[in-house]
Amino acid sequence: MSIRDVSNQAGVSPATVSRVFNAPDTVRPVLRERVQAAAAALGYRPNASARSLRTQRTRAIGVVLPTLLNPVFAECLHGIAQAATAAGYSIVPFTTDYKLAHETHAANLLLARGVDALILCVANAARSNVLTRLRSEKSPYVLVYNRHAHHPCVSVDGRAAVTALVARLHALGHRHILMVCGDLDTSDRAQQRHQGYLQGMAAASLNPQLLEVPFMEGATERVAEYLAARQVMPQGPTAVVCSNDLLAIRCMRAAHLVGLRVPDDLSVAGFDGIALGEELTPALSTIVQPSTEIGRRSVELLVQALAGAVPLGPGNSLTLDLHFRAGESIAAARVPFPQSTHSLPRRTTP
Amino acid sequence: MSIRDVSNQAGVSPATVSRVFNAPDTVRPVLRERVQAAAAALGYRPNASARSLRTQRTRAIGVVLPTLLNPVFAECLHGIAQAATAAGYSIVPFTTDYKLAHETHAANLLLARGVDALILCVANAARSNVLTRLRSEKSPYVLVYNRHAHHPCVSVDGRAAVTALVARLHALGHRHILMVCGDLDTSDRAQQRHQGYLQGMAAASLNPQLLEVPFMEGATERVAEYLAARQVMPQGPTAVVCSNDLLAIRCMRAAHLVGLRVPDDLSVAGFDGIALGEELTPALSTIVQPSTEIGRRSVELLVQALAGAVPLGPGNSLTLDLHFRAGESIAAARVPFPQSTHSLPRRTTP
DNA sequence: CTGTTAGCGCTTTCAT
DNA sequence: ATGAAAGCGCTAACAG
Repeated sequence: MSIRDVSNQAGVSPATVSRVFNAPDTVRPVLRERVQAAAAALGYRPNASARSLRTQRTRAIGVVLPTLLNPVFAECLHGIAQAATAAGYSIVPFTTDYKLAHETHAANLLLARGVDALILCVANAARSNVLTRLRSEKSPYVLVYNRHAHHPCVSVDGRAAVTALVARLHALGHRHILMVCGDLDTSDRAQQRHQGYLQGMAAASLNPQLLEVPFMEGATERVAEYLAARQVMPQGPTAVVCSNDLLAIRCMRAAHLVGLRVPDDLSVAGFDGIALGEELTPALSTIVQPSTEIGRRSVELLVQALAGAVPLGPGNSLTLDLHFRAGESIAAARVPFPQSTHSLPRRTTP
Repeated sequence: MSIRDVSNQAGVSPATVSRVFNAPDTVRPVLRERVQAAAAALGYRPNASARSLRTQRTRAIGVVLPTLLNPVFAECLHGIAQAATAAGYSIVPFTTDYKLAHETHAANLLLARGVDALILCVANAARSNVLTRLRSEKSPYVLVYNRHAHHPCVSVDGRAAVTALVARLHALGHRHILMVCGDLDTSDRAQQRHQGYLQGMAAASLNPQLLEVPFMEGATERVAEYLAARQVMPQGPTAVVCSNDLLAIRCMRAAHLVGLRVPDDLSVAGFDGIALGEELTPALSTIVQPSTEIGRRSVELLVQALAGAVPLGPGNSLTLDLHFRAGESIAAARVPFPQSTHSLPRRTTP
């Protein structure tokens, strides 16, 4: 079932059939309809491989993300898928599980597949050999979430947002603010958020404190231990800033496990704004990044570049807006040494 | 940069280069190494489109799922991605957003792309015209989650599991058990779970009650209204069975909004076993289906069939095991007219 | 506006 | 074990 069969059936040349599919207006209506009828009758569908071989374009975009088990990336992929479909592209996703080796491997497979462009989120944009390879091979690519001056990125200013968050907590009376991060080595985003935290703490003249935990498992236990050990001490944290929402949810769980109420005894803030955060009780207070839009915009950048054949550069980077979602997991700090326990009303940040 | 360049560089014929990549053992070691060196030096990578055109195989699997915003499907896609990568396949996912038209569209695009096989979750396996098309085109495909005698499926027996769940709630003293479902029209799984619920209620001689809500948005408000209206009535539900975990989480939220405590005042059970359920407080009690494995097994089925060129049939369907995860969102029913409010200890089902 | 022709890069008989 | 040659299905000059 090839273009030949259709051209025979319609009594035209293969070229005409091709035109009907690729530039219908260049074909006389009579013939066009004859061809369309023939194609429909035969159930003809152009062969994508042949077309790609000929045109050197696959209309496919490769996607490399750490994992789909974190809703942030699932939401991003959702945006990517939407925009790609709208633009007539399909996507080929690969997942790295935060392993550097997988990053390289995935990119290789994708290039071998001949995708037209790549969207990726790497562990560390500064040290990624994948990116240098892509650049040297002149494959169009754009980073999502990662933020780096030398690469085209669609990202947010997480650093500044966390600094502002710390200020907000400080204003609520918190003096012992802990930061809980996943493995900093595998996420330059977490590093940047941590930088923001440090800056915020410095600005408030507070002592920073970092708890780095295994991100995907064991986090809850680690945090619970930490909190249990410190909850009796005066310098025990009254608030915790998490490098992402999944971690924040685990911190809330950990607090519960050691008998701390959120937000009465401990305020918990997240980062990401995953949809589920709003459904929780208490609803998660978090910095919301527009994951779906990040995905969508990255596709649009690529599609534009592909259309114009203009290579993408760092100059095309986009910084999208972030906002704080109040939720119910943050409250004013209790007075240091309360007369009666649970004296303050539990209320959400205004 | 083609096979020709490599063959020239290595001083052999293109055929030999091809053999080095596809059947290395049929080439004399000396030549093989010469070719490999040349390929490496030139950074040669075989062109997938050309290869596919020639072999009529793309080593790509199309995937059609309702959405990635429900972690169930994200987990499933995770399993699919893993298994596909392991088997040397890439995947091309499309999302339908529970729209029937998108199902057809996605399948069309995928077939046009020339994927070797399809994995899909459709709204209703019984009435899907997509499936009949696939069958008539002899494209290998397998359904995930859907369960139907005429198609190859990787699924679980949700019906039986929900029946058992109702029995469990009944044993805990619950007499007013509500079922909350998303739109039944767009999910034959929800329908089957509802069937299981009806059967369980009948077996316990209880009155079934169904609340069908918009799945993706507004669910919480709908449920809250419902609960608020009935919480004063003696036949108000003391337990609610949800057709999926996302809905269960929203029911917990709704309960909280109308002043009901979970599980003290209201037991809530889910279905799916999304990872996040365990992190909540109270931890979600739910029927766990092995989503990742569902994805993995569906790929394995396909890859096997592709390797042996044996067409897949309904006979290859797999029913995977389900289990109940206790969590903390279910408790024994309070006595109908308690002397003092909150009299029973809040404890989890054993 | 339409047809003829060449060739994208690869695999695979078929000879040798 | 290796090479020569044909062709997968399509598009894009080019000619008419």
